[in-house]
Amino acid sequence: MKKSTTELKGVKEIARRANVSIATVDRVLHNRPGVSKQTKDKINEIIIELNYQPNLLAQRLASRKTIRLATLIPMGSKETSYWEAPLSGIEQAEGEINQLGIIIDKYFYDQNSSDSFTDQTKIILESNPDGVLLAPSFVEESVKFTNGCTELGIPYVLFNSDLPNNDSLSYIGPNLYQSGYLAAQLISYLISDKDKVLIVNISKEIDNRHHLLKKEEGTRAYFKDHHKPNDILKLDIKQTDYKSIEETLSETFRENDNIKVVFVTNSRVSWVARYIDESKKDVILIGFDFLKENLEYVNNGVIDFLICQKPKEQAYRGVMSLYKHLAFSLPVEKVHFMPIDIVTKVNCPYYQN
Amino acid sequence: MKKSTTELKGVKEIARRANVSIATVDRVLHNRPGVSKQTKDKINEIIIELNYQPNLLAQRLASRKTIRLATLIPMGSKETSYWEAPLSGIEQAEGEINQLGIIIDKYFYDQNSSDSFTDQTKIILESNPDGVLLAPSFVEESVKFTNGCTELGIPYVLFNSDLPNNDSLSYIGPNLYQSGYLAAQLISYLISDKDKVLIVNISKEIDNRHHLLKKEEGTRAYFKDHHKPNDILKLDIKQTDYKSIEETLSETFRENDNIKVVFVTNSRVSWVARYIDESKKDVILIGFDFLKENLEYVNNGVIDFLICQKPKEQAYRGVMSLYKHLAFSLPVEKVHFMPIDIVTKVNCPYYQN
DNA sequence: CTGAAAGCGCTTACAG
DNA sequence: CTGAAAGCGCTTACAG
Repeated sequence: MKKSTTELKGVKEIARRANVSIATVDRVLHNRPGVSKQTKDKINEIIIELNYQPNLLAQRLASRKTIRLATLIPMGSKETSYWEAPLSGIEQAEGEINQLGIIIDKYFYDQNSSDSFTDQTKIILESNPDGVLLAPSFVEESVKFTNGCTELGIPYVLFNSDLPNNDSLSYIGPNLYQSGYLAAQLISYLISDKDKVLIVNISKEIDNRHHLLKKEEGTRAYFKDHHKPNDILKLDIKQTDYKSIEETLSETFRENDNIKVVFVTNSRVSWVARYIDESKKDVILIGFDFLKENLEYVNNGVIDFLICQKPKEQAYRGVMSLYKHLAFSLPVEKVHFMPIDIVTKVNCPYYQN
Repeated sequence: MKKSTTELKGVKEIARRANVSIATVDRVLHNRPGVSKQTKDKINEIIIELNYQPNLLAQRLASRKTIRLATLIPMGSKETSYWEAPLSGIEQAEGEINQLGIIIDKYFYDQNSSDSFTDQTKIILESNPDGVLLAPSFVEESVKFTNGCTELGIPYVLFNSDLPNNDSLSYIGPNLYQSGYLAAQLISYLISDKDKVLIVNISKEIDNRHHLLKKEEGTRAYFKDHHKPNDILKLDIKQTDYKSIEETLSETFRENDNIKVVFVTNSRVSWVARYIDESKKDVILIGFDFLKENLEYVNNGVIDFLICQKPKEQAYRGVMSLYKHLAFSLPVEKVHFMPIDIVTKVNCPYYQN
């Protein structure tokens, strides 16, 4: 079969069939005003008939737009090296997409200062980025920020911890409740009915704590669901220097016997480990996060289990989903719970953070 | 400071500075012949000075080339639904990159027929794709195939199981030895010294078995490393119908008492579960893979632990690393071991395959 | 409401 | 050995 005209592709072919210019096709394609209903309908018909799919490469190239993303995470601190991992995840994603017209501006806040957080959010909103990746810490301030994003029509992705009823493009991170539940399951394998469990929440900022409480909730739920009779004690430590931690723990151990398991609800477990190591207590210790300081204690057997959730990958995925959304309008899953990994002395060398 | 000429970008700016045409710049950029040493040197100097980074979007668009990938995995079978997951991973990747000039041709082989495997590999080599994703089953035939790829200069990625000394672009999948080791650790929590452990390898094709043997090795290593005195029995089942499996197991249980743990080294664990369920044996059962048929037995408590390694994600990552390598010359990690996930009745609802 | 033309930053024949 | 020109499939002023 002979073709009367050489076959054109894309907008040109649509234009030819509709007897209009490609500019008009472009207008219809992007729902821009200034096209009569009649031609619009005709063009739309052809678009459907041809099952037209735009060439994203050409689209990005011609539009001359670079996509600007902003990321906001805690800055590294002497208290924990945790945030190095997400940062390296962001940088990895950056390396993969910076040749594709994506720019990433990285902002950092002090986890102990809600003011520093608010300051950064203001700077970000003023810079009007195309998308935001946020590791929220201060609930109220974070909500204010994400509301600001929504008003400006800036899509944002949350990772590491979630925020109450928000309209984020996606949440990527642990199911906090579930990780507490899992910790409880581990614990239940290892204790008998009369042993006591001590839950330790360590955090200076009250606001960081809803995070920790979710885990605690999960833990308690497991014991309840499985009718475990064990006593569950709980400690809220707001002074995060070692001295305070030591004192609080000493007191607790003095006043309670039969504490068989200590479950620290965040990555600060290494400080409790130090106490347990120095005081030579015989307890099972469970905590969170694959940090250098924690791994030492895993290796010498003071920490028995570390619950981890690939912080680097979380951030990497966060950037990539913004990229996919903004550059290609690809659908993004609303929630991506990271797997809950259990690291022990045995599988520790093989864990990839 | 005033610029005498308006600032140009990319090849144009290089051409201007070198006083040549952009065609010549292009030749140097791609190391094509037909440029005098002198101009070549000058241009290279400028490239370095400008730290020129090509616009990948424009590159792909102008080259008019589509990248063709071929994937080769087992076809779905009535024996196991396992391979649906990798396929859906491939399809997900396809959805994300098919607008970017990537085409994926999917090939399938019958896991019980090395001939079907060889046939498909021939077809693939003849089609001369730009990259190959392979889930190898038959070692010898697979090696022949990957050698063919290497000869033709086709990069290939292996996933699900590795091949001995190969030059693949990347391997993505479990550390088989390590997952056997982990299973042993689980087991050791749950048994006492006099209990026996039964390892069951189920596979029709001998060649599939090096896969299973690696896991067995890991398991034995753990018991050795930790000086466990337990008896470890082993069963190689080559007839994969239920009748044969039932008979073999019955016999083994008749001849041995104190079998406390049964460890099935692949996803066929549901058949053993059926036997254990029907015969009402009181043993701990451990196996592999998040399959519908296995999950039933996890939920009714017959299977205690399932070791999983995200088969969908493996395949997705495999395609994406080929894409990144071919489209953007991005570096690809030579080995990506998937995390070894432990699924129990408790965390099962939260596991994402 | 519509179209002609230039341009995004490259690659690819083709001509000399 | 080198360059002028067309083109990849879009978007974007600008003119009418």
